[in-house]
Amino acid sequence: MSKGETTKSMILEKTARFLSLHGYFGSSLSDIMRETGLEKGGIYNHFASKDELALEAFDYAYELVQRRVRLALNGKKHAVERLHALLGYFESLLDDPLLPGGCPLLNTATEADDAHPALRERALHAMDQLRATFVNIITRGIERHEIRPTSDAEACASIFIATLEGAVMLSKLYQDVAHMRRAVAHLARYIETELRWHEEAC
Amino acid sequence: MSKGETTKSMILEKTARFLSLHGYFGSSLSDIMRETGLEKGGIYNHFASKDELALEAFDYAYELVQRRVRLALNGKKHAVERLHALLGYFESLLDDPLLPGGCPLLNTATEADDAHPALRERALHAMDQLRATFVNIITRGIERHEIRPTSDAEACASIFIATLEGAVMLSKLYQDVAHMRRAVAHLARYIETELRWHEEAC
Amino acid sequence: MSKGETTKSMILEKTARFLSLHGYFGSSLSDIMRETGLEKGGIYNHFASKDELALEAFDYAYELVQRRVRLALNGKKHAVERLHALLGYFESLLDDPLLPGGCPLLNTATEADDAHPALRERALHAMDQLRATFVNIITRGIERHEIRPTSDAEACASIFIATLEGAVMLSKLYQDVAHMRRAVAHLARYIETELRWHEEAC
Amino acid sequence: MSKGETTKSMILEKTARFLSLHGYFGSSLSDIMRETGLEKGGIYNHFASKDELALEAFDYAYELVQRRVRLALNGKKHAVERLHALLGYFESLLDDPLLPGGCPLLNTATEADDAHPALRERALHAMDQLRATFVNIITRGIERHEIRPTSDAEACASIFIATLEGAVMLSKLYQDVAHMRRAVAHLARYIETELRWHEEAC
DNA sequence: ACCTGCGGGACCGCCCGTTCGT
DNA sequence: ACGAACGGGCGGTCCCGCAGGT
Repeated sequence: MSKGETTKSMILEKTARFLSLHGYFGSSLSDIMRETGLEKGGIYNHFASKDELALEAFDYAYELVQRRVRLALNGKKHAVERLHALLGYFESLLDDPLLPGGCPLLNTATEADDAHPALRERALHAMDQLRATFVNIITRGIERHEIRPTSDAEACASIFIATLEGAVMLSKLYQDVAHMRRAVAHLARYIETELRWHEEAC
Repeated sequence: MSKGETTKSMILEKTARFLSLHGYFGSSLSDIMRETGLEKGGIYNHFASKDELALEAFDYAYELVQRRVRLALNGKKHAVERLHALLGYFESLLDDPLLPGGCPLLNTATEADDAHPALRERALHAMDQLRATFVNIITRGIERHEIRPTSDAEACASIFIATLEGAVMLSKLYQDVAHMRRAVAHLARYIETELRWHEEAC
Repeated sequence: MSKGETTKSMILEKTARFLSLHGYFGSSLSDIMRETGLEKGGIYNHFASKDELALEAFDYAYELVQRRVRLALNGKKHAVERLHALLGYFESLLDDPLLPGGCPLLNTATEADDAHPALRERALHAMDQLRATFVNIITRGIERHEIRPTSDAEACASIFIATLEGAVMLSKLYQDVAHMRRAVAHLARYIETELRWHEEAC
Repeated sequence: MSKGETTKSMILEKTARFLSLHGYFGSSLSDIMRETGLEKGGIYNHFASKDELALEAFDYAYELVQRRVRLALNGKKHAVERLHALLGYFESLLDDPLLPGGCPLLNTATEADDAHPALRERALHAMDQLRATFVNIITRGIERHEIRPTSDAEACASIFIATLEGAVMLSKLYQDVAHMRRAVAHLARYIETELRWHEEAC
């Protein structure tokens, strides 16, 4: 990796961190300068504008999410197991946060939905992928007789994501992991009682 | 109501509206001037600073929430009925939003948790009251044999709020009410299958 | 005295006090509001503008000076005695200041000479009167054979005022009365050795 | 000298000039922008705040004073000659002012003593050095039998500075150099009659 | 007659995001 | 990668009128 690329990565990492805490409108280039130790010119060498930087920083943050999600799913074959792994991903954020400011999808969606179309677009696309992950697991789980055939994959995805992202918000607001633990426990029970296919039940 | 008070209310209403869309850091005094039609001097007669204005605008917005919640609960006695009424409140936001930017608790909590202590404090306090509403309904429901005695009121409150606020975020992001409808349906089923006390079941 | 006049006097007194400490440009109407306990409208009832207020406040402050000077000179007939009385006036400012910010003539002259023509005019006029006081004492002292006929009244006035006002500045800056005491001692000696007429010396 | 340093010097020079006329509170950044021909951002690159700019501008102005004082003393060995040279410095201000607004020590001391602690500190320090200059000349003059051993160096310094700064004020206020000429003549005579050591007098 | 409080709008000191020459 | 300069926008304060109440 060339020196320029190293610097660019460093900027993105520091910026993603800072943005996760303060949001797009709450972060200034001076903040980024301080965080990165670079002068303005140094930053503008790599990014044409604050917007471009923020967009790429979101991509960077979402990359982190994807990587950890893939890691959590790695090796898990059974749909139920994979759903529990996704719960595990959210629970892991408590002990070992990817970013100090919480989930970049939630933060960006909430801040940008009405105020920053380009950023909203990015958040929407990322959320689509997260939803697709849930939907695919359930759909293929139904095909494989691991998930009850009556399950509504789209609806389940909405419920899972809503509950987990809402729990991220609560746990961050209260600085208390209990809210996330309860959400995870609730969904775990939901998986077992509502989604898991029991052969003998037929 | 004196002229000054009328103006102050108008400022708060317009500001709460605008803040709900753009957030604290995304809103400038110039925006507020444009929205209210007042000059800076006119605004600063009523509020000492942007912070004070934002804080009071949050209180105003939360007042709206409280009023609609109370309206939804009005006349409902049975705990199960009251829980359904709370779901109804969230569902009502879809057709007739209190504020165009969604739930002020979610927005403020997400933006302010790391970046604006005073605002975070307000959001936290409001969330506490919302949680207390759920907790009280369930606790008293248990006492009255309307809710199963094994229910964990605190945990239920977390789950309800997380799911509903998460659904607000999803529905706003996607501009699609389906996510909220699914969350509400899920929780309605949860109420009936997990919380409601069935006499004959004993 | 009517209520309005009482209020106007109170405003002038408080304003003269504050201006002596912070100067014209360093004082705002908000400061005056705080000091007087009145609203803006209340002040503007009596004074058409900040300028008019400041001008009248200077007059008020200069009145205080004049009154104390007259008191110091009161009953003193002999020119030498009167000159010592003027030194006494300046020395008295140390223990019992007319205004907390020092001599209004010095302060106003220094601040306004290039920046505020109307205020400079007032300071100049007041300084003229102070100079005239010195000049008259010496001139009449010469006539009465109390002061040496070779004395240059104008020059002496300049020297006395320069030394004493300079000493006010030093004593205020250092918060140390020694500078004024030295200036007074120096001038007292000057009076005795250079100005007093000794009959036998002829 | 780099471009930035050149600009910074230019800003300081223009600012010191303007401040000498209008004082700290009477000067706005817009004034400085006009004087320097720079935009706000251009000034803010070199100084973090108006305060910092004013402080450095005072230092710049005092530098000018020091330089001319040193020039006046240059080559003069005898204490009496050196004291006359200091009078000459003050007299030179009339024909060839360092700054249009008069003596920065007097101006700053008078404006800042109660209203701007940091600026007062600077003025106090500069005044200390000026006093030290007088005190040292007299003290060493006594050692070298150039000044009468009974002279009080501290007291003389107070008297010289008070008289001269007071004369600066009068000459500025009246736009008339006579006041300064009288003060200088008075002090010149004082030097000869009270301070100079006459060998034969012993 | 006197004072309050509201509102205006220009201006304050400061910081923003951006460009560009080095 | 820096740092000088830009120019406009930031939150906030200024001085000032004027309507309204006592």
